Amino acid sequence: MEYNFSEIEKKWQQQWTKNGSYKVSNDADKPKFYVLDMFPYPSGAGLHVGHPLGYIASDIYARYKRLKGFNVLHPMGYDAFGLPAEQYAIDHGIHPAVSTENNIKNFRQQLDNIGFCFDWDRQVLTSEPSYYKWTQWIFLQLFKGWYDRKQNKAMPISDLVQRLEAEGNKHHPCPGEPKLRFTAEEWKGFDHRRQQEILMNYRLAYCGLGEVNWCEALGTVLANDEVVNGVSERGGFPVIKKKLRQWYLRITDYADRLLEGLEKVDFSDAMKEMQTNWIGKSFGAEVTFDVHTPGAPTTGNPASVPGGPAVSDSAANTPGGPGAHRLTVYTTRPDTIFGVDFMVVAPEHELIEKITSSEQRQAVEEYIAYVKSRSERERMAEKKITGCFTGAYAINPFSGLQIPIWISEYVLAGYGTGAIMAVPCGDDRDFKFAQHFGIPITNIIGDYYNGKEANATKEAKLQNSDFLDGIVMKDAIVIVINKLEERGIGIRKTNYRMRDAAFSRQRYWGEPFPIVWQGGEQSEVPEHGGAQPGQSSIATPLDEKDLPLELPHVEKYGPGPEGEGPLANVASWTARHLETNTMPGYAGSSWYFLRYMDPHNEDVFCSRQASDYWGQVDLYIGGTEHAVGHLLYSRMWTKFLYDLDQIGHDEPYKRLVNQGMIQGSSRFVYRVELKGTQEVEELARKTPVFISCGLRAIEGTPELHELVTMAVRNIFNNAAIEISQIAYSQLHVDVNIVDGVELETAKFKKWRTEYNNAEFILEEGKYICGVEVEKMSKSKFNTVNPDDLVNRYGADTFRMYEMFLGPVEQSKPWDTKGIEGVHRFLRKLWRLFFDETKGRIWTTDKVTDAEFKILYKTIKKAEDDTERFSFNTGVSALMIGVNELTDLKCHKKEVLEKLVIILTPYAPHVCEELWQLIGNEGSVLDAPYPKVEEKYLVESAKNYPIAINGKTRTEMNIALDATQQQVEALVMADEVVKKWLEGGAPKKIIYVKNKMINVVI
RNA sequence: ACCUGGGUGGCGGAAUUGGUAGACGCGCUGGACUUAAAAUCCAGUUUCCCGCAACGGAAGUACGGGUUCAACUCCCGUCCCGGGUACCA
Repeated sequence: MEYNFSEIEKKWQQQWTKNGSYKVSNDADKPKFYVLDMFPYPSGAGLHVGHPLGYIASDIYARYKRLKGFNVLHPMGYDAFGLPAEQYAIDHGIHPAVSTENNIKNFRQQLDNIGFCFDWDRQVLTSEPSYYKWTQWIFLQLFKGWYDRKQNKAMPISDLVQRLEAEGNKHHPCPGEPKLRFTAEEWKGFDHRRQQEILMNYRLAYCGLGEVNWCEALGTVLANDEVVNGVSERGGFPVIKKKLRQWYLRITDYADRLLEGLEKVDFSDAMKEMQTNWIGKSFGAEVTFDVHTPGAPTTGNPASVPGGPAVSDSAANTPGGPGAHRLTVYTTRPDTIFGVDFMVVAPEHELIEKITSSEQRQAVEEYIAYVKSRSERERMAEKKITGCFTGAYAINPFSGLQIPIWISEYVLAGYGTGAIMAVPCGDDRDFKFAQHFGIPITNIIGDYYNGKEANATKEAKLQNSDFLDGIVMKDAIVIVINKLEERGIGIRKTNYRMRDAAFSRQRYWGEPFPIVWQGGEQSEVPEHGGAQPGQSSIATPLDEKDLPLELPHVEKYGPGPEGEGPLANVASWTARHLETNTMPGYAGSSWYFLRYMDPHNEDVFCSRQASDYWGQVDLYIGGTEHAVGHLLYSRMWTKFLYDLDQIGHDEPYKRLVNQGMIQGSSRFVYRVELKGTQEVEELARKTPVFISCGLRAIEGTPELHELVTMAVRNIFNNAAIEISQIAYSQLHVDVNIVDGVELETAKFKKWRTEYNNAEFILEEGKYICGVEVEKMSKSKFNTVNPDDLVNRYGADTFRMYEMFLGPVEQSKPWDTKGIEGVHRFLRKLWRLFFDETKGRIWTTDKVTDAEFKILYKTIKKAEDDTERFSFNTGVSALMIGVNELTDLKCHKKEVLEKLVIILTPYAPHVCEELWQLIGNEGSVLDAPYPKVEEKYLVESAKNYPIAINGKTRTEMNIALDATQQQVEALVMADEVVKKWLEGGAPKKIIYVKNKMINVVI
C-alpha cells in the first residue's frame, strides 16, 4: 500500500466540501478565535509560490486552534478594485469587471488545490455592489461626522451645527482652517453656501485641493511609481504637479489615538516603530521671523513688531507695507535659536517669489525649475546637496542678526510649515548644507561640537546664546517657548508628520462616491488655488436608502476633460452632478474584516451581535509592505465605527504577524553582441550567441576576445572571422527551463522563436546562468507556480515545504530543490503504518517508555513551535520524531494516532486518511489535541559540555541535582581538564545547572 | 536621504532567556540492495593543520572595535541586501 497523495487529497477535499467541514457558525459554546489573512488583489498573473506563504501559516494556526477546541473563523476574499485591472482594460479593451472575475476564478482554483480551511460562504469581494454599498455607507458617516476634541471622539455633524448655532466656534476651532473664528450670530448670518464651506473643514471626509502628478500627454494622473526621472514611465512624457480637487480623510484627528492604541495590540516592535514614526508626533514651536530683502523697504527693528495676529507667513495681512514679509518655521529645538545660521524653505513655498532679491531671481527660478523636473522619490533619495540663496534675510528675533534664506529640496512643503531654521552645529543635514555652501557655522554647544560633524545633543550647556548661556539645552526649550509666546512671535506646537489621507482617485475601477454636487458644476476648479474648491457647488450626500450607488458601465477608461476620472465622460453620471472621482484601493480593505463576520447582512454592514461575538481579529497575517498604509487606515475606520457605537472594540487586530516575502531567484543568460565586419554582425543577428556566466567574468580581457573569436569561428565554421569589439547583454531567462544554474539549452531554444538556432559558448560542457535574488514577478521570469508543485508532490508536501523553507517572518529566495526532502518525510510517515509489500503494519501493541518519550518530546516541541509561529522548526521536530520512531521500528497505534493529530494542521489530507485507516470515527479535523505526559520526559542527568576558558573541550554526564561542590570535584577529576590545568588550580569554575560548565584558568 | 528588517557551511536554515555554533532538510561523496533503474537504507560532509588512525590543534556566524568566565545573541562604528516613504496592492 503506497502513499498515493493525489488520490487522497482529491478524495478528502471533495469530502470536506460535501460535509461542509469548514462552515463556521456565529454561535457556538466553544471560545471564538478569528484568524485573518490580508486578502489578495486578484492579479492576472495568478498565484505564485510567494502568495500562499502567509495563507499556509494562518491555515496551520487556524486548524491548530480548532484541534484545541476553538470556534475558528478563517475567511478569505478579494480586494478586487485597483489600478492594474484598469490599466489592463486600457491596454486590452477588456472590462475590469470581466478580467477581475476571470482572475478570481483562477485564484480560487489555485487556492483550492492547496487545501485551505477557508469558509468560502463568507467570501467578500470589494467590487461587489452588495459589499461597496457599505463602504459607501461608512464613507457617508465619515462625511457626516466631525471630530470633537473635547470628547476625543467622532460625532455627527448635526451635533456640531447645534453648537455653532449656540456658541459659535470658540470651543471647537476648525481643523481645516485653524484661524477661523466666528460667533453664534456670525454663524447664523452666513448663507447656506458659506456654512457648508465651513462645515467641510470640519468633516472627517472632506474635499480640498491636492497636488497630483499630472501628465498632459497621457491626459492622466500618475502614481509616484509611474514617474521616473520626472517623466512618465509609460511613454516618457513630461509630468508636472497639478492641483486637483480631492477627497481626504481627516486621519490626523485620530493621530493620538492611533499612537495610544499601539500600546494595547500585539504587533512587532518594528511595526509599532514604523507606525509611530509615520505618525511622527513631535513637540516644539512655531517661530515667526521677519524677512528683509535688501533693496526693498523693511519693517525696521524687529522688536517693534506689533502684536497683531501671532503667526502668519503671508504678507497679505501683515502691517508694514510692501516688502514686509514674515517666515514661519516649525522647530523641535527652539533652544538652538542662537545657533541659527541660515533658513531653508521648500522650493514650493509661496513666500519665495515675494522675497527673492532681483540679483538672485534668475538663480532661484532656475533652481525651482530643476526641482520641478525631479520626482518626489528622487528628491528624497538624493545624496547630493543642492540649494539656492534667495537674496533675502530673516531677522533673528532675539539677536537681531540677519540670517540668509535659502531654498533646498531637502525641505518638504508638506511637513510643518515648509520652512526650517537651520542649526548646523546641531543637525547633520544642516551641517552638510552649510559646509557645502560655505555658510559660517556658529557653535552654541562648546566642546560638544568638534567642527567635523554636527551633534544633536540636548545635554550641552548653551554658549553664544545670550540669555540662555549656561543653561542645559533640554531645559532651555521651554524657556524659549515661553519667551516666544510672551513676545507674540511664536507658539508652542505639537506637530505630526502624517498628513490627511488622500481618498480620491481620478480612476474608474473603484467605489463611486455617494455624493452629488448641487448648485453648480463640480468641475470648476479655481485657477489660483482659492481656499475652497468648486466654490459654486455644494457636496451633498446621497440618501442612505439609495445605496449602493453602482459604478456605471463604461466603454472607455480615459480621463475626463479636466483630468477627472473616466466617470466624467458618462453623460448620465454628469447629468446627475455625481462626483466623478472614485475611492482609492484601500477603501474596501479598511473594514472587510468586519464584513466576514456577517457577510450576507443586507440591513447593516455587520450586525452588532456578530461583531460582538467575533470581536477583534485574534491573529492577522500579512506583509510588512502594508505597515503604514492599510494598517493605519483600517485602524482609523475601526476607531471611527467604535465612536459611532457601531462596534464594541476600537482596535481591529489583537495580534499581527508579518510574513516575509518570498523572493524570486532570477536566472540570466548573456547574449554576445559582436562588432566586426557587416557579415559577422549579420550572422550574429540571425544566430544569437550566448556565453556562459563564468566566462563572461573575464570581460574586456584579451583572453575573452580570443575565446569568443575562436568560438564564433567555430560556430560559423569560418576561420576568417575577425571581431573588433565584444559586448554582451544580460537577459532574464525563465527559471523553469534552468536546472539549478545550468541552462537546459534545448528548452531554451524552444522558449522563444528568435532563439531557435541559438549557439552557446559553454564552460566545462555546461551553460551556467547568472543568478540574482529579486522580487518575484512575471516580467523577470522568476515566478514559480504552486500548481505544478502540488501536482507533482501533493498539497501536503507543498504546504509543509513552504513552512520548512525558513521562518515565516523572514524574506527568503525560493528554491524548489528541497521539496523532495519533505515529500520523503511524508512517505516515511506513511511507512510507519503501511508497507509496500506487507500492507498494514501498524499494531495495537503496548507502547514502551522510550517510544512514549519520543512521542511526547515531539508533541511538546511541535506544539510549542506552532504556538510561536516557528513552523519551520515545527516541521523539523516532526521529522525528527518520525526518524526516531522509524529507528525503533515503532508501528503502534497509540503513538501513531497522536502523531497524526499534531501533524494535521500541517498536512491535513494525509492525516485524515491515516486517521480513518487506523480505525477512528469522525474527522481528524476535530480530534482532541493530545496532552504532553511530562512523566516520560523527566531526566535525571545531563551530558554537560565542559569548557576551558569558554571553549568546549569535553563532555561529562552529571546528575541534574548535583551541587556546585560535587560538580567541581567531578570536573577536577576529569582527564581532559587535568591536561589543560597542567597541575595548576583553576581560577574559577562556573556551573550553570542544565546548561554548561566553564573552567577558568 | 529617512524609517524598518536582515547578513551563520556548497544551499534553505537551527541555536526560544548571553551558555556545546551548524539541529532538520537539500546537494555532494562513498557504500548496500537490484540484471538495471527508481525507491529505500547505511556512512561521511564548516575550513585549515598534524597524523596510519583514534585522540588532537587552530580559525570560524558580513567587517572593525568593545563588554563578559562565556557573544550568532549585548554595546559602538562600517559595508552590503530586502521592504516602505503617502496614487502599486
